[in-house]
Order: sequence, then structure tokens, then C-alpha cells
Amino acid sequence: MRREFKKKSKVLLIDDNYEHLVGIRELLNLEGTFDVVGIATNINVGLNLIKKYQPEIVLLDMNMPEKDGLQGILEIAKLDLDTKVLALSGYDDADLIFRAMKIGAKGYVLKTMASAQLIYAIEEVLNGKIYLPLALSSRFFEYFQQSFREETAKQETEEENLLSYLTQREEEVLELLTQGITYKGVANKLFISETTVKTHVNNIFQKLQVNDRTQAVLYAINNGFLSKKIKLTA
Amino acid sequence: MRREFKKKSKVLLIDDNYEHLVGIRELLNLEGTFDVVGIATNINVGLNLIKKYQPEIVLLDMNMPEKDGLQGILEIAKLDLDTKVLALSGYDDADLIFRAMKIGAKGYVLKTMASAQLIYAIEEVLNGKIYLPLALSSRFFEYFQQSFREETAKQETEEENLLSYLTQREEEVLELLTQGITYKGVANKLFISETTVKTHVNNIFQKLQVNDRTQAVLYAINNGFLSKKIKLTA
DNA sequence: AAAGATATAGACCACATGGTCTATGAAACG
DNA sequence: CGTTTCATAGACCATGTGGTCTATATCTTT
Repeated sequence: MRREFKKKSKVLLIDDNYEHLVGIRELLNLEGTFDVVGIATNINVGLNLIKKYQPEIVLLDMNMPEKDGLQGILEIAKLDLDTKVLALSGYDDADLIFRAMKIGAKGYVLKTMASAQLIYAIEEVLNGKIYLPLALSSRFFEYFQQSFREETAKQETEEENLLSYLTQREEEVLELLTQGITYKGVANKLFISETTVKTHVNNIFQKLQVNDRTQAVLYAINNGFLSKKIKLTA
Repeated sequence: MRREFKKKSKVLLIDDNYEHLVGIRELLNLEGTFDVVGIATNINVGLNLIKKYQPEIVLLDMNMPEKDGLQGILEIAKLDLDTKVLALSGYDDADLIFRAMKIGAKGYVLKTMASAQLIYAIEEVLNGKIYLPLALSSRFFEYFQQSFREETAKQETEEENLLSYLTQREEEVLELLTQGITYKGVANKLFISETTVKTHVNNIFQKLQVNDRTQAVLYAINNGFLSKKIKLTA
């Protein structure tokens, strides 16, 4: 292992379970390549220690009372010290894993996993990689895909999507409405009279079954009206 | 391996490179546990074969002329036959991997990888799992996190976020506005007079530097006003 | 040729919305 | 204890918005 000659990596532990905290510290000390610069049983104390010691990596328990781990990740990120966060948890809750990774955790390890795997995870993260055990990444991907299925489902079911009944001209008008433009503004942009715009808008209301522009705009946004155009470019 | 006594799994291959296509077929035939029911050098032919043979899994090349692989995944999904798609590609393009997984690929394998790994990937996918080689999942996660950093950045920069200047009451009012409710409706919901609502709304306009409710709602949506509350519950 | 859909536009009206100004009681802050 | 902030609310007015009805010119479809 090449790290042996390097400076030890500074590690900080945050977990509301003191026993577990001490256990991990012992484990890492035995390993010899880590320097556990501090331990804390809650986020706020942990944040202060991070500011003080600037560890390369923080092992952060996700399931804590008071402030939960997700909030912790965000607040550590806000310190802007490129401290890497490895999330620890007792449960393989797909939603929690997903959200932790989404907001920037560099890895997620279950407490039930073998200590060798924890060590490996820490080293991978220290080397700039992202580490998720196979079992967890599988759950992650399922959740990931599901969350997008729901999103795209709206646009796919064109039969039920009232937006599909709009004419081309009405779509143009609606697009301008989603930019918060008045009748007069739309009229100028499209080179038509204000009353014509009103007619179009009224027809749009009928088709979308709404009563005012705000509701129409909200319907458009929630039903993938804007993303149609975005998806073609990005 | 328990599969030996099971019925062979039907596999279909789509790749514009005929040499490669035949190579994989040979490999899978040698393995003995797969039944390659068809091969195609373009998506449209492939789709017809899928309809005809209803394979459990399709190995789909991502880098094809004409219709690209992403489109292919979507069209296979549209057949609604729970055909699993394992994406094949010559390049470990993070964006392509991300998008393929996003729209429902069950795995992604590089052509340069060892054949044993391809076999393993196919079996994992057939067993209902999602398989990404470690090297690719690492890239995937980087891309994943980056795409969310941009999104959350808006909410993090509270100094520039005009929403942070709103009082609690104003936030309540704004939230109701984002549901397309009128002054009168808001007044009833909050048990205050209509004029009070108007005062609040006017103050909101000032703070958000907009001229009407539609613009205010759009500002709120584009600057993470709604996601604040969602993130705490969902 | 007739029917239907679409884009255009005017008239009229009710009312919702937005702008401005003033004012009061409560709570927070120094 | 004064000052500031906030939530409350009234009055007044201009205008934007939405509802309805009618009408014409194209264009497509039958």
C-alpha cells in the first residue's frame, strides 16, 4: 500500500452513539494510516471540530436525533473546506442513500458491514473516488430510475395531457405567459392585437381547464411544457 | 450456477458493427446458458425482432448512426414488454452513461471489458439487478452529483436569493399564490382581510423585484422556494 | 361546395389585480 | 424607552384580466 509513507489522513467522526464512535476510532487507529483528529456526538460540535482541524474526511452518521445527517452534509459543504463526507447508517434506506448522494456525500457505508470494507471505503474516498457498496448502489439505481420514471410519465401520457390539445399558436402564447408577460406584451411580440391574445388565452384556459394565467402557467410547468424545448438542446 | 437447469434466457443483440455482433453471439452461445434469438444492425430492425421473439434482455449498442442508442432504449420501453436493456458502448462518456441509466437501462458495459464481465453483467440484469462496473459507477456518481450541485447552488446562495428577505407571513402568502389562489381565497385561508393580503403581496413584489403574481410565482419556482418544503417531507 | 378548425379582432362588462398612502397594535431590539 | 419590524387593515383609483358574444378570412377536410 503506497499510503504508508504518506502523511496520515486526518479523519473526524460524528455519531450520536458514543460506543460506536470509540469503536471506529480504535479501528482506525489500529490501521495506522489514519489520524482521528476528533469525535463528536452531534453535528454542531462536529462542525466546530471540522473548522478547527480541517480533516480530509468526515464519517457522518445519518440517523441522529435533532439535526439529521442530511442537514449535516449540507452544513459541512457550506464550510467550503473540501472536507469529504462518508455517510454511515444502520439502515439501507434507498431514499436516504439517494438524498445523501444527491447533496454530495462521497460514499455511504452500513454500520453492519465488515470493518475491512469501511477502511476500503475511506481510502477510496480519500483518493477522490466515490464509493458505494454494490448492494447499496443497486438500491440506489433502482430508486434513481424510479424517480425519473415518474417524471417522464407525465410527458409520455399525451392522451391525458391537456397540453396536447393546444394549437401551435396557443402554445406560443402560453410560452410567453410562462415568462410573465402581459397581454400587451404578448401582442407586441407576436404582432397581433391585444384582443386576439385575449381570445387565445381564453381558449387556453378552456383547454387546460383553469381559471387564470397563474394556474395555466403552473399547469404548463408541472406537465412538462417547458422541458419539451429544453430536452432537445441539453 | 443454478441457472443451468433453467430454461435458457432469450437474448437479442443490436449493434451496427456486424463483426462485433457475431463475436458476442459466439461468446454467448459458447456459454450455453443463453439463447441468442436474433441480431440486428439497426434499431428499427431490432424493434421488430423484439416484438417477435420477446427476449428477456437486449444488448444495445449506444453509438450508432441514424437513431442513437438512447432513443432505442425509449422505444424498447414503449413496447411495454419488460425487456431489459443492457447498454453497450465503446466509450465511458459520463453524460451518456447518466442519460442511459436515467431513461431505464439496467446496466452499461464497455466493449473493451473482459467477456467474463459481460456475462456477469447479463446475469445480474437477468436476475433483476442493475449492473454498472465499478469504474463506470464512479463516473456516474460524479456526474450525478455535479448535476445536482448546479441545481442546489441556487438555493445555497442565500445572499443573492431575494426569497430570503421574505417574512414568514409573506412566505405563507407566496406559497398560496404558487397554487393559483386569488386574493379572496388567500384571505379566507389565512383568516385575514383581503386588503391585508394585498399589502403582503405588494411587499412580496417589491422584495422579489417583480410586477405581478405570475412573475412572483415563476421567481419562487425557479429559486427553490417550493423544494424547501418538499425536501423536509418527501 | 359545405363543414370544421384556426387565427384574427372588435365590443362590452364585471371584477380581480396592482399602486399608493395612511394607520394601528404587537413584538423585537438596542 | 424609543425605534424598527411586522402583521393587520381601510380607502381610492387605474388598469389588467377574464367572460361572452360576434364576426371575418384562411385553410383543411369531407
